[in-house]
Amino acid sequence: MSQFDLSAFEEEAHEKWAHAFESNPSRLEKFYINVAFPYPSGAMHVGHGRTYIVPDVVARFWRMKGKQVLFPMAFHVTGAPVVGISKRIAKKDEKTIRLYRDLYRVPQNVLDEFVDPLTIVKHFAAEYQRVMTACGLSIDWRRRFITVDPSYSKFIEWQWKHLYEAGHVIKGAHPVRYCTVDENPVGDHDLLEGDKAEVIKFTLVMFRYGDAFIPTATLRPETIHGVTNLWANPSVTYVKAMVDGKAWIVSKEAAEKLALQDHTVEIREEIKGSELVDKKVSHPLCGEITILPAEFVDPDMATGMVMSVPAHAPFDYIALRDLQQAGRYKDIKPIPLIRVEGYGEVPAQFAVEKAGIKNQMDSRMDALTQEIYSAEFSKGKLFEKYGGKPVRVARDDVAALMTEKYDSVVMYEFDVRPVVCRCGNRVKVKILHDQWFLKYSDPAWKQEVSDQLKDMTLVPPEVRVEFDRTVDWLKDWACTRRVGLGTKFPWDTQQLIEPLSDSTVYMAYYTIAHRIKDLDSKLLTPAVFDYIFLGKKSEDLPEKKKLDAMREEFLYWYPYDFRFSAKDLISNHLTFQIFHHCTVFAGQKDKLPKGMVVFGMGLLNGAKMSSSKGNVFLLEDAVKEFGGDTVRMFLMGSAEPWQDFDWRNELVLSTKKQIERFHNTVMEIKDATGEPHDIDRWLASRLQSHIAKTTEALDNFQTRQALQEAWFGIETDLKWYRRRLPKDCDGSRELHELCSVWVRLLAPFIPFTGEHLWKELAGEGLISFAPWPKMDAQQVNEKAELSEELLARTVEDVESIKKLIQISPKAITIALAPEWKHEVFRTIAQASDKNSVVKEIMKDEKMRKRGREATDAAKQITTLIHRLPPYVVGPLVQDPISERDVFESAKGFLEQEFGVPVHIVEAEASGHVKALTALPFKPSIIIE
RNA sequence: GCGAGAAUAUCUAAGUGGCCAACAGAGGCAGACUCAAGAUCUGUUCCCGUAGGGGUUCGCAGGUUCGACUCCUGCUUCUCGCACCA
Repeated sequence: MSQFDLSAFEEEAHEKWAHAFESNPSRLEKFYINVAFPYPSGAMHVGHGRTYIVPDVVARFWRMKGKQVLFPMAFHVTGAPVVGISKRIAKKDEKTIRLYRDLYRVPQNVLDEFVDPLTIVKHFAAEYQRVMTACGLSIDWRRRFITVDPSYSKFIEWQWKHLYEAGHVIKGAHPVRYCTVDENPVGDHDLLEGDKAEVIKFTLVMFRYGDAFIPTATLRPETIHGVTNLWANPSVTYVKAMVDGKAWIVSKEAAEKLALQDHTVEIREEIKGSELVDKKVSHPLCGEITILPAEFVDPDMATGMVMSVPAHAPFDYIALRDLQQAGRYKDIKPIPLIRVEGYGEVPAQFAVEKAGIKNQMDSRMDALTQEIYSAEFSKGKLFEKYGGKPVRVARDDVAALMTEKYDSVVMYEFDVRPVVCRCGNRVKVKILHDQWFLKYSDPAWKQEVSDQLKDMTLVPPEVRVEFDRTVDWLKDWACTRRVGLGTKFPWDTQQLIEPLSDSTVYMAYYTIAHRIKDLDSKLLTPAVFDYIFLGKKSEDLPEKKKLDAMREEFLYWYPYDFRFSAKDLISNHLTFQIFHHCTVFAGQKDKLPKGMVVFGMGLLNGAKMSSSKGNVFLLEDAVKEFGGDTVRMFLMGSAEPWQDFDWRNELVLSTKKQIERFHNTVMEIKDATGEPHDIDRWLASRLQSHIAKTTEALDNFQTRQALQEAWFGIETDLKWYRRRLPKDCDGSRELHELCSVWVRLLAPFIPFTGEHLWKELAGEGLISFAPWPKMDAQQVNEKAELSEELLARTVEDVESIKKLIQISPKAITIALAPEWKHEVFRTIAQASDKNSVVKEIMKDEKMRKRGREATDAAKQITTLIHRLPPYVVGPLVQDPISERDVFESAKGFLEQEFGVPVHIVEAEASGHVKALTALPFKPSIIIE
């Protein structure tokens, strides 16, 4: 007999599967699924495992259902992160080296080569493929590619040609977070600090100071009329610099920033902050004012000079108050210019006093500033003499006016500081030129995408709102980069196509990926792809035969049926790909994506998995330690795909025991030779419902639900079945068929064990391609199920009574309800109004004669009907079973169970008081 | 802050108006088998109960209803996304 040895099963299966899942167009109906391909910059952990195992289970399911399934895989290697990694490794960065050497266990000689970024991705791509195979993924590896393959680049160029011609690729300028040391834009993941910081657009209000300007940054240009003074920090070093040919006075830091934002900056001299104090400046809209000293002014915030509006800005109000309390600048009065209900004459003063704030250092100052800012913006109105407009209108008007007439310019700055790059340098805002964008803001393009989304199947359905919102909110996307790996941007070969933008229609490329390897990439002109994917004929196409084969393959597979991905890609990749499909396959509705399945995230021992924090469990280790099937079953069974799941080693271990139990059970019962009993009909009937429910669950991608049915559902039934068998019998020969069905239902989840057991069962070919079990309505036996239900409930009741009374019984009597109670049962069950039905019943002469007994019974039966599930009540009314037959035929079983003689009597004939409580489907039980 | 989702017994988790003291699994406890361990099987796992019953529960506070884990309102807590990047 076969011993349970997962690693032996795995070895067996891998041999058989070597090329089994290479899938070509055939006469069968196709089913094409794909997953967001991985960026292999590190080892796979168990969280990745689920991402690829879910689609594999789905692929295996549909394959058994008789579809021609395509499940390809490739590797996304374009982008900047590995470049950073290789630089850090070259610099011998301890943290990075520890991660790669200790956690990912990269051998030293390989690690040495990681100074070349491509080596990193190639190394891990190979590892991914190895681990994916170890997990039993049924991937067609012939179609594997990486996104820097020359042929793929040609494909991307073709794709972009279409985007460009459709007018979706535009050129512009763009403020980005920028590191002056790395000379690169900085993404969230490259930040040590300030990852929440947003770039905000300030208006610089230009105050005249002698022959120079002092620019102050404000978000509230409309308050210019209320400016009473400027603030300068006496201990800060300012500079006089020629900015675009004019003299400006700003902080040293600001000068550096302005240079990054489209200004020519030449520093002429340094000026101490203290020298500026008490000097006069002027602005046409507020006249001449004085520069006052203030320590709160941050030289790293915008220009390092601040305009003061004490009537509307709490900070300004308090700073001024403090100076005045020290006896200085007594003649300056706040100038209110905005009326906002509930904040008195001078809002800043009102709010500060109401909050009881004593000085500038109070921690509530930021919140208070925000409060006034919002209140005035949403409800405030300028005084009549300043135009009387609502703040939200006036703000833009004044800003425009100042830009036009009074030399105001825009300056970008972060709302939260500091923002620090991983290299340790302060990040600044830089305006990038020659920056290209994908115009996702285009309403017409958005419309196409929304229309397509309406026709797509989204799993789970709740994610639809998120997609809709994303389409709505998407702005132009900067789609070119200066560093990283990738395809050159065709209209500016100094730049690369940004990595999210080069992975949006590659699902189409999979259909031809294995064939295109036969062609020299030099031949791959746009015309070639136009022919393969769009059917556009043109002169002089090379290798026509090969192209025709590719065209045919594309037509067979496309569009894809489902794309799988984790939910964090909704707001970018998953939505982008629809945009791109809509353009590349414009006018070809039948080539647009059909559905998406979105996953939840993975936890490890209750905490988020994170490579950088070391909170990961490598998938390869998991497979080695527990076996591929165990890992698969655990990941599929612990939660539905879209829910978050938690990996815990101790739970995984018990999963392995379950698989072993399953294997052993099948081996034990598969060759049973006994004659079939009544109970076999029950088992067969139950099996049909498990088949139906498992199939339905998998149709809906509910892996957990499917496992519950196919696994525990059948196991529980089998336990009852074996309990019900006569002592000398260990099962009928029909169990062989049950095993065959059972193993096939579980094969998508535990294919290694499945393949092995299939062989043991003498199944034909590979189980991976065996027919999925079909429900056989002929075998559904409602009566048998009902009888067993009655029996099981009665046994349960007997057990619970036995436990309560704690005597050792000498005999058990089961008293069956009389026929008239069955009649009452049927009447009540069918009545629409359960309240008045009792009266109806009592109209009957026979019933009335029974008097109180009948009304009591009617009440009890009403309660009973409420408590019984509909699948019992329904059949009981339509086609009642004979309770006597059920118990008589199970008498042997009952006596065996209870170990005492069992008597079956009619309640009214027994004469026992307790017997009178007998109800339909709930006989009285008398224990003596 | 904005947007989306979630909160059920020791844990995972099913449950969209009466089938609910609440599926299933894991874990715990007890028993059987065994020299023992493991595996397996049986029972038990909110509280009370010597006849199948009763009581109190499904984040918190209210509400709708004959009836709510399920619907509504408010609150609290958690997770995810908020972009120039995989």
